[in-house]
Amino acid sequence: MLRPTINDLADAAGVSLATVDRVLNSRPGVRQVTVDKVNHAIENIGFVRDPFAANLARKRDFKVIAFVPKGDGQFLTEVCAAVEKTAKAVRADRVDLVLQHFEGDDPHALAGPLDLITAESVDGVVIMGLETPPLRDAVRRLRARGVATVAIISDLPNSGVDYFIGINNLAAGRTAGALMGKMLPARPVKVAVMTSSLQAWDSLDRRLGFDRAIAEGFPQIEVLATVEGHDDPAILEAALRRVLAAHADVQGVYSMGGGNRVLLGLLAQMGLTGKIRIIAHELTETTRDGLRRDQLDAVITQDLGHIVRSAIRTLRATRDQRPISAEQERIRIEILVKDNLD
Amino acid sequence: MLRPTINDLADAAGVSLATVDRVLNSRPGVRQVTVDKVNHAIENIGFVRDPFAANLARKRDFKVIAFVPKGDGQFLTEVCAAVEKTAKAVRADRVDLVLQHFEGDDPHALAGPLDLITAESVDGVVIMGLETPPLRDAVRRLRARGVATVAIISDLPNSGVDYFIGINNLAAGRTAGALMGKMLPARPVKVAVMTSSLQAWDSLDRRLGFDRAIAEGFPQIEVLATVEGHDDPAILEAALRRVLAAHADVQGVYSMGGGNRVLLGLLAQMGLTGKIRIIAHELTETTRDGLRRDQLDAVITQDLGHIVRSAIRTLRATRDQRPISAEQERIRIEILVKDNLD
DNA sequence: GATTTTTTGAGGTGCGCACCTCAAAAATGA
DNA sequence: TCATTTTTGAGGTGCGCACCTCAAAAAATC
Repeated sequence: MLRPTINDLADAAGVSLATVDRVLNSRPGVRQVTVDKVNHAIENIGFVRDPFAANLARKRDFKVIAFVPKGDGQFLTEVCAAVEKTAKAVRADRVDLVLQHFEGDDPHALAGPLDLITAESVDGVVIMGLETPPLRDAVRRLRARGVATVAIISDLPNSGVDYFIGINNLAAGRTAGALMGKMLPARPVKVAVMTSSLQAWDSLDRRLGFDRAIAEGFPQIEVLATVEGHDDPAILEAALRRVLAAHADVQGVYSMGGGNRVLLGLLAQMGLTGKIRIIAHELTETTRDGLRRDQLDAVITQDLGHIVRSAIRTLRATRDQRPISAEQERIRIEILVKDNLD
Repeated sequence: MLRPTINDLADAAGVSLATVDRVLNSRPGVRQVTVDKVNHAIENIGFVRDPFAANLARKRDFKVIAFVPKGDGQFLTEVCAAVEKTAKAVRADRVDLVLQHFEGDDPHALAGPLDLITAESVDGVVIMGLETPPLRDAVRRLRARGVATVAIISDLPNSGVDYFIGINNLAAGRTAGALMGKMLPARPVKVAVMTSSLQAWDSLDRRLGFDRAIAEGFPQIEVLATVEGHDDPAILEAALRRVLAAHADVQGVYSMGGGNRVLLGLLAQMGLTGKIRIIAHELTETTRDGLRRDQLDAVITQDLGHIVRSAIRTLRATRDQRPISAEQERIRIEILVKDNLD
């Protein structure tokens, strides 16, 4: 018997096929004793249900909604592209993945759509969002209704999501710090740190990790206060100019969030390209170009395609009550330089 | 009609179900005109066959044999572990993956087993091996018999394998070179390069890429001749000692192949740990420990689990005549430092 | 013990497809 | 033209499972 079927399971458990079905699909009206009998038999004969056949018989596509905030940042664009690309690819696997936008600034904007989702119409939800009390409560209600939910990119730790798929941003910051330290000369120099907004996408964690790595491994380096752009290129540029003017020996810049176009433009304008070590986050058009043109030393990134695929696999495994291959679903903190770009 | 089935396809093409089946599974006895009719209908209604249902109906597991050379190197051990781990994981997906060893030194050792493989018994073959004329011919015969074949880790460019799954070692060498250059001070220093054997696993490509990156970006760095260990720890250690003694200003070591344990041991013994930048290849017990203990600055590696899974997906897609998602199957050149290790 | 309620069994259908058989139709050759 | 070969159609079965119905058995209640 190469692979036991539900028939073998019924025999082994000494019950009928109907009862096996009731237990496997947690339908009501089965005594606990019988449930246990079946579960023991599952262990004994090593039964694993064939998810292919199960989904075929269910004759229902696996429906997933991915919520991504609106916005014109390059990173968000990349995320949407990854979702849409994945949506096409997984259609053949009976997965119906749809992308839905929401107003990222409004803490309530996501709660509304989430409350409309029922377990009957949707199998799983993917959320990229920052945790706010309204969102947290909406996610809790969603999960209470039996809809599997995963957070991507940024965790929603108090919302009770089933899983978080993304990188540890503290470790990402540490990684950037370690790289920066190794690339700078072994004498007292300064490093500037910038982001489009400190609230954005775990810049705080990244900063913390960066500082720790520098403090532990490269105490001679002084890390300056974070320059914030508040999503305004002009403000960011002015602030950067101020910092560079105030500190003559800035030898490195750590860009934790957006604003890379502004940064690279400014440095080029000041004739500093190639003279200052730059580490940025996320692979976008700008950072990719920056690496290619040697304007950027390294980019810390995460594989968005992998994240979306992983989210879907995880949701599916959750619904089918199957184990998750932690190995495969681990999102790596990738370091990109010019030469391992593609 | 959410998802056209073969019935819809038969209607659309104006042929019977049996004919659709003949075309889809490329059975003989169908006129070209009819084949075209069906193919056009496939385009028109956007038919995609359900691989789940197909495999269910075939009621045959997808059988794959992975050939990995014998040897006690840590890297080979990691490869085998990845294969075996994946084998367990994909069993639920009706994939029967078996690992088979062969004598890596004997160019004929792999040809024999390969010649025994028929398309009836095996769906796909994964080969990790160095191309030799006997192997090349055996792979060609294998493919002529209709068995899908992919090379992993190291390409078999003249063997006509369906795909190569692994990294570009020239680019990997370049990556190491760029990193090394960025980490070394901007003054004339020397870098030693070592490997267990230059024939092994594309050390030549790595060396070439490393040299180019250094020459292009860091001309002040002198890269010394490759130290070869010939798979003998004693020889390697002696050679390393000689190089370090002959050149006082060696500030970096690039380890392209095995022998990392010897290297790290020697440097520790000479009190050089932390004073010399070290870049090694492949994540093994030794390199992982080396990173953790700050004995190693960076490790260039490839995700072996991803490679094996990718190989299986690729073989499957080949057999089912489905397109391959280049994005997902691309193996990245990963840069690991202490902080993005796990 | 009789009645109600809960639990279990037997059986069937269909998901989308592969694979098989046999007969009918069409194309080909003489 | 007829015989032969090639091509096509009609129909069935089963893969492993979900889901449904109805009746029978067992347990719980009175």
